[in-house]
Amino acid sequence: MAKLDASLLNNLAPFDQLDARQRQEVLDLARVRRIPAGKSVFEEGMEATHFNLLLDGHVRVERLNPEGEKVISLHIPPGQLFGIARALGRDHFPATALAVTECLVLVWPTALWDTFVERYDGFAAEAYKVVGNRVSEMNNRIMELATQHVEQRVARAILRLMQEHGLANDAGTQIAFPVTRKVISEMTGSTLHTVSRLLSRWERQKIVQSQHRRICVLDAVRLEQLTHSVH
Amino acid sequence: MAKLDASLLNNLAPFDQLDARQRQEVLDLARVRRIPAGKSVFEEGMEATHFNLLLDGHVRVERLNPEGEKVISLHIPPGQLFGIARALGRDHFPATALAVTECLVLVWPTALWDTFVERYDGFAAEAYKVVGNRVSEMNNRIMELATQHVEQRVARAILRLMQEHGLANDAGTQIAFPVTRKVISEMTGSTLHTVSRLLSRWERQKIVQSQHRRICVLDAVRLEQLTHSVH
DNA sequence: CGTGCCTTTGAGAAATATCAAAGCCTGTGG
DNA sequence: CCACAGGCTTTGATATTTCTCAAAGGCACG
Repeated sequence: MAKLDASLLNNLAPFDQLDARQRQEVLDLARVRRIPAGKSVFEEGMEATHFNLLLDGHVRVERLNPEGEKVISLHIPPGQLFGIARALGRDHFPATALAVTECLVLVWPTALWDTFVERYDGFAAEAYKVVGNRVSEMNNRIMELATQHVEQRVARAILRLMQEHGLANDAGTQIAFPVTRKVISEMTGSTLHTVSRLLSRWERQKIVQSQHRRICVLDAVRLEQLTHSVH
Repeated sequence: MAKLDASLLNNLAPFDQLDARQRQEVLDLARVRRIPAGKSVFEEGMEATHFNLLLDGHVRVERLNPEGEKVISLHIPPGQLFGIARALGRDHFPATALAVTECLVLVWPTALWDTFVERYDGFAAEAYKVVGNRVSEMNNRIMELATQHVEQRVARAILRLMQEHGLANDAGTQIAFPVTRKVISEMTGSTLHTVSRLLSRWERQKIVQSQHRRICVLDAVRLEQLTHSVH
């Protein structure tokens, strides 16, 4: 395998405070994996032998309930650490990570976690910030599921995808990877039929535009308004 | 204030691996707070100037959504660390902690967090285990809210209260603090009316017994069955 | 011993799922 | 280059769950 170039780690928060030598060190300890779209990076229940950083692509984190229904926890944008079970004192992955587009992932053995925390300034802080953010997102998710209607949850889910994974174009902001009605229903605890009806309505109202797995938000302000309940 | 006795820390996971001298050290740095039932230990949004350990009593963690609806995140049993925003790189509390019975709480300034992590073996591991467990519970919560019906969620909520806060008696297992229909509805994203109807039915079926804020589980096995969807 | 929660229950409304069916893209293999 | 299979989407009709509204009775604490 060709030696990786330290510039790969530029602008990545966990290694922000490292100098070039340290970055090379970190990279020399890493392995790069290319994951084709649709394949998993790791699966729920697997032993967490490695931790990961997403260099490129988009990863979907999902779990199955005992009845086999899928629930999508979150989507990870490029540049983030993920599968860091170790930061939570876990030795098995609590969820499955799926490459939703082709992905490039840096991978280190979990055994190096403590070394990284100790040796590299800012690494631990960034890792716990990621955990903190995820916890906070989960909390919000719980609040939404507990108190809001499907329409509001779907609007919020699409807004989040837009904010985290959006590509601005002339007409609006397009979500960077294919998203089906089914996926949105699994993100919101709903059904693909209800999501389809909502999107059809919003399309008529020129709030979003979508064709075959591509969703583009035309009017984020109105979508944001839809996330608030009217009562 | 009288000097605290080091035996207070016996059998508390975060300080399990400490010797008597270290325990005294830890206690000398602590303050004890007594919180009357119904008062808050800290409030959502407050700066996290301290972290806490619940010596005695039961704490309810809750948030308000923008519409002012309450959502109960979890209940904390005696012996656990809580309000450890620092472990997640947060400097403000993400939720309110309410004493649901009279509570005794050990309190340390957040500034000591790093010292504890560094100096006391097992403290960091225990702290991150607590975080890991909470994250895992939150994940389960999300799955339930997304895929299960109210009946199943309520059954699960009561089972959890029983497991974490139950006092076995001759007839069954009683939840150690008062719980109203409203509280259960706020734990499950439901309404007090629906919860009342469910509990009435279960009372007729001899699965639970309840009178005025006291709930006692008579048949945990049947309650467990109710958490599974029938399809 | 009354006032303020707490609980129960009914009736009707609303949100959302389920069932059903048809049409539509798109990538693939011949 | 075309046709087709398989997944994706739409929409209607109906069923179900759960909430909302309403009212009355009960318990406990001050």
